[in-house]
Amino acid sequence: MSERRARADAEGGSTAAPSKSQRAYELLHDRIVDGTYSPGYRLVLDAIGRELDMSVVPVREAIRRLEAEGLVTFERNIGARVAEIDELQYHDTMETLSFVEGAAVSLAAGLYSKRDVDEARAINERMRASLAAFDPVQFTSLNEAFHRRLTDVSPNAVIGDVIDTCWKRLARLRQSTFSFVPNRALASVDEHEAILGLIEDGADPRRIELAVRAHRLATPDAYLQRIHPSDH
Amino acid sequence: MSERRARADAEGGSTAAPSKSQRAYELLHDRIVDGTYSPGYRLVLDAIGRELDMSVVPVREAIRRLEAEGLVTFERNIGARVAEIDELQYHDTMETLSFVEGAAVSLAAGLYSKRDVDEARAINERMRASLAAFDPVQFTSLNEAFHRRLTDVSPNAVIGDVIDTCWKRLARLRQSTFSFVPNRALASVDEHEAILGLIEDGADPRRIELAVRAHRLATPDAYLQRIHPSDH
DNA sequence: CATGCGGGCATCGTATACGATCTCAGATCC
DNA sequence: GGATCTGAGATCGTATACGATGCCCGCATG
Repeated sequence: MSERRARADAEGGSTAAPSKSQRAYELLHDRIVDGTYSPGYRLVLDAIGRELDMSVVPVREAIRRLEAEGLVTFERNIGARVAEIDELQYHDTMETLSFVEGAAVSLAAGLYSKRDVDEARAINERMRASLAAFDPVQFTSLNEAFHRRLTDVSPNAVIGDVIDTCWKRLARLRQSTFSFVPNRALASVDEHEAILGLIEDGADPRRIELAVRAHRLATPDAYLQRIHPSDH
Repeated sequence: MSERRARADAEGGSTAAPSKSQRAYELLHDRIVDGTYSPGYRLVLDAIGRELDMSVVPVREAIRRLEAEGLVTFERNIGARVAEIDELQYHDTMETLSFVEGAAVSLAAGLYSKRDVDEARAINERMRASLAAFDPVQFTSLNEAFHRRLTDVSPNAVIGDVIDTCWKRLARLRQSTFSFVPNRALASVDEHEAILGLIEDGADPRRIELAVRAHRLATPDAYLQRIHPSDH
């Protein structure tokens, strides 16, 4: 839990030097999430320790933490590698996200300020633009920003952590998903707008929840087409 | 993630000796969950290492893992203690559980066998009995068993992990919650039966989801009365 | 040529050691 | 008397060292 908090602490301490294991964690985390290390990549303790100019002990801790988050797999006497994400895991994660995002947004339903909605809408318009410019990378990144903008308003920190975890796992995969389905992307933008409309109208939270959930569930196809290019 | 799997692996390896860090993890985990170590308890690395006849290194790893699960808080240069659980965290966890249990059961809706329902019902009847015998400890334990029996049928492993995590956090608290509200407990048993009825009737998954969610959300009061005995 | 068997090498798992940091009690100063 | 300083003890953080384990490759054998 508390990834956001943990990182905030580490940086918030300003003057206090972050521990080495924290540095190792952040480096590895970022490289996994941004795709520098792809799924299956072998994480050798010694090598990482040498690169970061530290011994294996803090590196091990960092890797154990990443393991707990599901970003790496670790086998006794064998070693660690970046976790693979198969179709089933991908699907389960997406499905989970559909439920918990729906939950978060429905909990936040009465709490959105005009500013929240305006900012989300601005992001969505930038998505539309990046779609027109056929910039899938930016589109994908804005998409996450849009969703986070909505779910971050939820006051439930535990749900927030679950959402974080899901995004992290998907990020690794999204990395290799530059090609996407324009039609679906366009539909996403419209669905986003519809969701914002529901929020502005003060619609029933449950209805908003279902809209968010349905939107999320409609998305996987775009990715799965990429994962199994032969299947179309 | 994959707590259940991790533990299963460790034990499934039968002949292979589990690593020391694994042993440390299991011991600490169990003691935290079963309440031997209550919230706030200070976990001193050296002491634990001596008790388990190992050095601090594997103990540190175990504690970091527990930290990632939210069972332990860890401050640099200060040390680790069993995580406190305040009213807000408790509420957020309960609320999250209400959503994800609803999700799991609705996903499992079409998959329950007669045996699944029968076993769940048997557990529920034992709950009724333990209520009559005024045995809150057993009641609480059966309650978790009942809920798990329903959610375990869900095919989504990610949601399963989220549910696991929630239960673990609540377990620490439940420990100190021997007194409960009999009326609410009785209502729980009836709600359980109603949920089983919906499942048997092949009701709309969404309706089942809402029933599960509402049932879960009704429960906190019983605990909160205990946490703030002065508030009634 | 296929297959089974060492043996060396890479890597992991953990113990030990020691400097760094925090806590807390007691002394000192206003 | 209360506040601040200081030093000792406790505990943490990490480096280093070394035994344990698994993997891979070459060699012998059928």
